[in-house]
Amino acid sequence: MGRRKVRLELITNDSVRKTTFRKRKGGLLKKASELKTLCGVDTCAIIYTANDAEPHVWPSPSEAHQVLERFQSLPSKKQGKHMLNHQDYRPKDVSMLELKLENGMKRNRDLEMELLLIEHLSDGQPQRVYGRGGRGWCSSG
Amino acid sequence: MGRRKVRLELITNDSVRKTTFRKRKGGLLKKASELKTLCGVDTCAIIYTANDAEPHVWPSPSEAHQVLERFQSLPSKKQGKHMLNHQDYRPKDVSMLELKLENGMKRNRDLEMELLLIEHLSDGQPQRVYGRGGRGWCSSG
DNA sequence: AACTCTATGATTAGTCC
DNA sequence: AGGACTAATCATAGAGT
Repeated sequence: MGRRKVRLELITNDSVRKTTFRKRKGGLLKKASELKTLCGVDTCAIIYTANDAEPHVWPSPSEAHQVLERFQSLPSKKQGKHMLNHQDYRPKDVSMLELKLENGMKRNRDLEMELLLIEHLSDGQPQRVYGRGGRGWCSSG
Repeated sequence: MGRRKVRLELITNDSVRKTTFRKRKGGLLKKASELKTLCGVDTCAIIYTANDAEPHVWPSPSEAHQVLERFQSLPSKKQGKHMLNHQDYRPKDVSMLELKLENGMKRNRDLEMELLLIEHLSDGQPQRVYGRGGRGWCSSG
């Protein structure tokens, strides 16, 4: 997409690969941003890199929080109703893009995420969402 | 980016918005695919839409599984060592892109994901990963 | 609604700093 | 290493089917 046609294969040179990674990471975020604006979907992205101790949170940690808290503020019954009732669907309902990019270290933090992912891939049914042990919302304290 | 310059605002027309969503979703996947290939990061994407009952899993459910199972196959101690030992870092270590796009319904499935997300945003420290109650790897049965 | 086509704006590879 | 620049490739808005 630049001065030369893309060769779709692993970039072996370390610095080049890292530069490409940084550039394209930014491009992906921009695309996500545009999708959010154009299509009216609530979007947040979290990007882990080997370079930074803190994850990059986009658009911002507080905005990401807002997206999440919106779920919390809904009573469970209403949430349950929504997931069964297609009639309730409206174009501007909450949508969410979550982008997680992990490069190298810090993967341990994502193990739980991946555990859940396995379950998503396995059944794909909207069951067992609130069950599975009382983790609760504030178990992190 | 097409025949006319992008107006960065919500597309009010329903069919246009939906078309744009579909097109750009594809674009995002392609970008993710290229990032995977060029930068050697293991990548998977899961996309929920209001149209399809099943999520679109990319590159494929089985490949996504492989990425996840790689974590499972590592002994916990080694995982723990990796997360503390920067010396162990290598460019080709497992990296993962997870892209979740939810449009409209089916959000209940992502509540747990978001629970975790909150914790990620709150502390960002690689602590408490295996603790926090014995959920275990196979609690989904 | 979901394809193709393609003009045109957006992204980015290589380069310089 | 990370920004700025710019040539060149890529993505996609709009139109047509």
